[in-house]
Amino acid sequence: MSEYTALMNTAPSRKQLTHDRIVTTAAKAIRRGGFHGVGVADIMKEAGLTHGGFYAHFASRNALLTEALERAGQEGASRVAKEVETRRRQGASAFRALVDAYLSERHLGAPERMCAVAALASEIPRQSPEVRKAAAQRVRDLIAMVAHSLPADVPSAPVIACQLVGALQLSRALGDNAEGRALLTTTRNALLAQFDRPAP
Amino acid sequence: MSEYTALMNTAPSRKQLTHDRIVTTAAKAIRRGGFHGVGVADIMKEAGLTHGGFYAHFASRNALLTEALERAGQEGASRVAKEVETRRRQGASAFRALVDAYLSERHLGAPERMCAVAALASEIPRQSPEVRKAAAQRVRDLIAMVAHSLPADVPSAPVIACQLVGALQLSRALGDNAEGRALLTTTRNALLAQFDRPAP
DNA sequence: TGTACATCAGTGAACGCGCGTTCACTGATGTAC
DNA sequence: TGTACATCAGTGAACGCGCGTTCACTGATGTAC
Repeated sequence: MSEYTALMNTAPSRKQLTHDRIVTTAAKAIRRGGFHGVGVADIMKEAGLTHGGFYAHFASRNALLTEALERAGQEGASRVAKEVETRRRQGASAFRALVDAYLSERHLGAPERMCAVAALASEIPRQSPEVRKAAAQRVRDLIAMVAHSLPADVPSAPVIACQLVGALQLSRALGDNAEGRALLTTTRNALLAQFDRPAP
Repeated sequence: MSEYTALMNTAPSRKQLTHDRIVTTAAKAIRRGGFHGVGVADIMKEAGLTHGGFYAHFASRNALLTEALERAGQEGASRVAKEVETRRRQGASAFRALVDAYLSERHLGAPERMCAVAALASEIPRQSPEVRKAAAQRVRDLIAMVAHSLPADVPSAPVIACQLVGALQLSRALGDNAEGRALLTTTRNALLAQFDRPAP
């Protein structure tokens, strides 16, 4: 690290980079396997390390889960935002872009890259207070994102947020098959038919 | 057991009664603690037994989870149906009765007595094929129950079912506190304002 | 510039504990005669 | 009706394994002089 970057605090240390890599790995893993599907040794191995070094980075497994959930929330939100942006550039309304991006078949089959709330919702009440606090913030962020896309004459953002999360979860519960995809499509079309207004 | 009841097959054996008690206990436990929150020894103890006898009743822990989910689904559904019935007798429309019963504060804080789908949704994709199969059936049953309560001019039952499940999950994710209850109330009122029609 | 020392990130063996599963045994209930 | 035996539900100790956590150590990087 050069003297300049050290002074300016711009270059993360080797340890910070490793820490970051562990968190990123865990952020994917919790969305794929749930909070219980994430083991310390697994995560370290997947991050290219041995499990012994874990406690130089985190006070406990729970501390990792908390950081991982925060990261998963940010990462999922920015991924959805990116897909919304693509659809907006193709001329979709803000609302249609959001609904199409969130309730896409891609989202259905790739929980580890998408919305953390949808991937973990029913496990949240059983987590530690720290994790629950981070989760509550992700829920607020999700509602805020929905609010940002709503036309004026559409019901409140919380209602649509519940609709989006519920549709994804029930579809996934049915499975990544014809039946699950049908539910996803049905709910997406119903939402758009009800609330999407052509731009004036 | 008398010869008569034995022939008529009306009285369950002592073993069947015990089996039933274990399943009932587990059906509550999975909704309270999730699939991972349920241990063989815990369940047996809660059912008043020792863990050694477990494998005389079930081939594996997974077999118990499957039976428990089926039971939890039936039990939750009948509990909701009962609360719907109470509200109907007080003059509520079928739709209002369903929404009020499902999105009640009581339901928010008592997952172990209520809808299994809402309590477990995001864990379902990570379970064994047998459990997932049982879960898919519970989702279909939930949608059917909603369909049964819908007035003619309301959007499709799957959409409302997603809404109900999503609202409960996000509320629980926020916590059994003012914020969670506020989300529950908001979504309940929005649904009723949009879709409840006074009886003709 | 080179040498000696200190710091630090990561390694890998070991620990303790919980949990799913097995099994020999017990005490109660049912059956044959 | 009573006795001997068989069946069966449930007991409790033991097992093997995985997982979170600890710790003494190593090899690389940085620092003092």
